Amino acid sequence: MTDVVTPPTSPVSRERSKEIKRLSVISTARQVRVLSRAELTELTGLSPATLTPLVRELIAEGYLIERGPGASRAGRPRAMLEFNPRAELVAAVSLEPSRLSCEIADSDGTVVAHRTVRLAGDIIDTICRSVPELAGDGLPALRGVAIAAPGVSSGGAVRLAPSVGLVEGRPIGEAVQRHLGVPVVVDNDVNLMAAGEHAAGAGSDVADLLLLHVADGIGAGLVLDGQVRRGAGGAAGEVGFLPLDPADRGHDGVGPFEARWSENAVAERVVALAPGRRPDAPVAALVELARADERAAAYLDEVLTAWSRLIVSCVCVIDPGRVLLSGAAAQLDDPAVDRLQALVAAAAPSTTEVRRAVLGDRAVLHGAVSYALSAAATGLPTLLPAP
Amino acid sequence: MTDVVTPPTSPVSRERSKEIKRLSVISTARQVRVLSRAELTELTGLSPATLTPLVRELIAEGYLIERGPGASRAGRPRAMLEFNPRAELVAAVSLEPSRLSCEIADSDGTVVAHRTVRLAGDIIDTICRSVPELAGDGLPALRGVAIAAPGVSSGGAVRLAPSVGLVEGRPIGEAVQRHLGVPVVVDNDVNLMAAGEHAAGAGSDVADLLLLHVADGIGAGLVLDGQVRRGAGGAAGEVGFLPLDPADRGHDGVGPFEARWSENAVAERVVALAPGRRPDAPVAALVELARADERAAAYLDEVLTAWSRLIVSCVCVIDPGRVLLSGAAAQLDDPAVDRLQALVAAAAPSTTEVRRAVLGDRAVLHGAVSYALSAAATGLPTLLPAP
DNA sequence: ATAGTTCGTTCGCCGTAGGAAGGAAGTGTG
DNA sequence: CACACTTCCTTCCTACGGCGAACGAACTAT
Repeated sequence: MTDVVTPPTSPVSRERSKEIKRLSVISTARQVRVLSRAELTELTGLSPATLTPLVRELIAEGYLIERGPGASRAGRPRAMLEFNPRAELVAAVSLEPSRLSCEIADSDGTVVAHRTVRLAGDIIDTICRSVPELAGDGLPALRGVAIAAPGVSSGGAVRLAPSVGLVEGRPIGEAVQRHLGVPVVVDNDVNLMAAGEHAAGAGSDVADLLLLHVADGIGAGLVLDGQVRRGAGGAAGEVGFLPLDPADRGHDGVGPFEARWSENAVAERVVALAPGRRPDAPVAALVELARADERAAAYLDEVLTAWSRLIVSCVCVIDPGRVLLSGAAAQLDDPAVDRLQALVAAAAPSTTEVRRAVLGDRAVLHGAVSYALSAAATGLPTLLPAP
Repeated sequence: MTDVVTPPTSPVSRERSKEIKRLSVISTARQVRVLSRAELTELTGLSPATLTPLVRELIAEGYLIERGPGASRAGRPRAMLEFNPRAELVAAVSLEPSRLSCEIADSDGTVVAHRTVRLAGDIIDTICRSVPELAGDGLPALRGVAIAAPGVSSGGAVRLAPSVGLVEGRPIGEAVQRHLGVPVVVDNDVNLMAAGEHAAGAGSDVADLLLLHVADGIGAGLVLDGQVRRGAGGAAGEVGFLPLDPADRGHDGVGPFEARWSENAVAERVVALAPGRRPDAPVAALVELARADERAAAYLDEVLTAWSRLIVSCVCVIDPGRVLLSGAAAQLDDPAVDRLQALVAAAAPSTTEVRRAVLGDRAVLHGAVSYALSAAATGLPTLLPAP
């Protein structure tokens, strides 16, 4: 079965159970933000007697801040506790072909510090220097590092290596983890976006979603049962390779589908329809054009139809229930999204909501926060989405 | 997501931690089969002092049987304990349109008793009567019931309702659970097969797999990270609906893909190629024909190509790493499987193994065992797939 | 004021995890 | 054959933590 062949430490040792309690309280407080001890007893199931010393400890460590008394209808008012997001910092590192952007955020996803560095010299060194510098005196509060590597559209972890040097997840992650002493997660940007939208965006109310990211290539990030799923070889979501048309042919690590329906491909057609410079937002431009130009409208419908078939394919396989449009696909206006939704509904075997993602550029950051926090909270009964 | 909004009991209460220890020992013993207390301390991390009374308890309950002393190079020989598979029985109920088959198995998947009943009267009553009768004096050892409902090929849980009466997961599962007092799981047969192959078949060495079941329709069962995934609406694996050819059209709850490439569709063509009675195993018949008949060989290749595009689609979305062929697809001979493997390798973005499933009819049973045992292990009341 | 209500803390019992020591049952060695 | 030596299992003991119960605190309602 699974590889839990050797659990070297007792499942119910003293330290372990203490840690479980701590994490249970912290994660509850993180969700509810401001609450009293009485609410904690309800939410965690721990007895008041157990909570008193634990809360005291957490206050001392800065996780919780004691606020004044709350309102009371009758009886002693509750002494309110506020979760301190600054008690947990997270670093999000984005690798790009020639540079590296690094952000320190608190557990709200609020950016505390950020910096962009040109890549020179060793990536690992650069990361291990930048993160502590940026974190400054907040370094002890650093709970995790998430490293986003590009390349969803270019065929998974394997093929992205050349673009940024050696980025085979494990080495870079392990090296940084050893240096900084906190959990490090390496993943591709689309997976992080999916995690971000799930944690704090258009998917915070569901346990399953698929984020469709259209850019130079087309990739998808998959959240099932509250977790990002990467598949056996980390190539889950490589939907640009879907063989939806026997005539389509991919080339050089570009999938057959994305060769025709990526942002690049659309941009070329848009330039043909409206000669001029390649627009920054080709899909937005196409939507605009389609209002007046009949040929543009027809092509827009082609694009929507193609994308809908892509979405339907994903729905047939994993039934995510909700699909988020990201990247160029998020440039669609409401009528276009509605049209897409209708096309999907007509062909999918189960009801599926199609929406735009809402976090935009901040999705990766929120995903990194979510990764790092859950990496820090290994082994606790994680209560995932907020209501 | 789930309704675990209010964990009413403490995460580390006394009973809970005791239960965790028990389960930890039991599941270790189930895997290793015969071991000593010393091995248990290593594997579970529990101290010898903790284990002594616990093991005594488990022996008294019949979970473990004390065997003679084992070999020893030096020192006191280990007193060997053998896991007793009969201590945990599981009922697997298969619903079919007009009948109901019921099997009692031990945790090895060895069938202890079985029976087939014609469906007359209330399904729930029938189940609640049959299971205890079959279990006999083993009833106290019953740890769970898994109910397999047909209908993967007919569009998920919703559409299978008419064929067997009311089978909307929840009612039937809850009712039986209330009557028998053990966890009950209801799922469709393909998901159970996937779980079975994962637990005891061609997928026991991997954490992710996709089982492709070709029958009247085409459906897939999905195991990701060791768990069967059903998707938000329980429609994951409805791959018969994949829009792989714009020209294909489904009808009446039959997907466009399966309308052309299911066992039925193949059977029709086989009859056309070799007039006569519809063969029991049309794919096997086609493979046989293809050895001599060129048109048959060409058609077989068409079928393999179509199936390979189906598999590639699934691989692009979830990258299972291993694909198991079940039902009619398992009738392929080695060269055909190799051909399929090659077609997949040529188009898939990640390496994928294509194999035949090995459990055949027993897959559902093993899946049921696996479900029921893990339902009992989590201590959760039930994990029901969404209706 | 007084009663009533709700919160938080302290106290103390009890159960249990795990260290330490000791008995049990073998193998090797003089 | 006695004696050390090794390994395994058990028993004893202690310290610690969970949680029930009693208590004090802080406020509202009458």
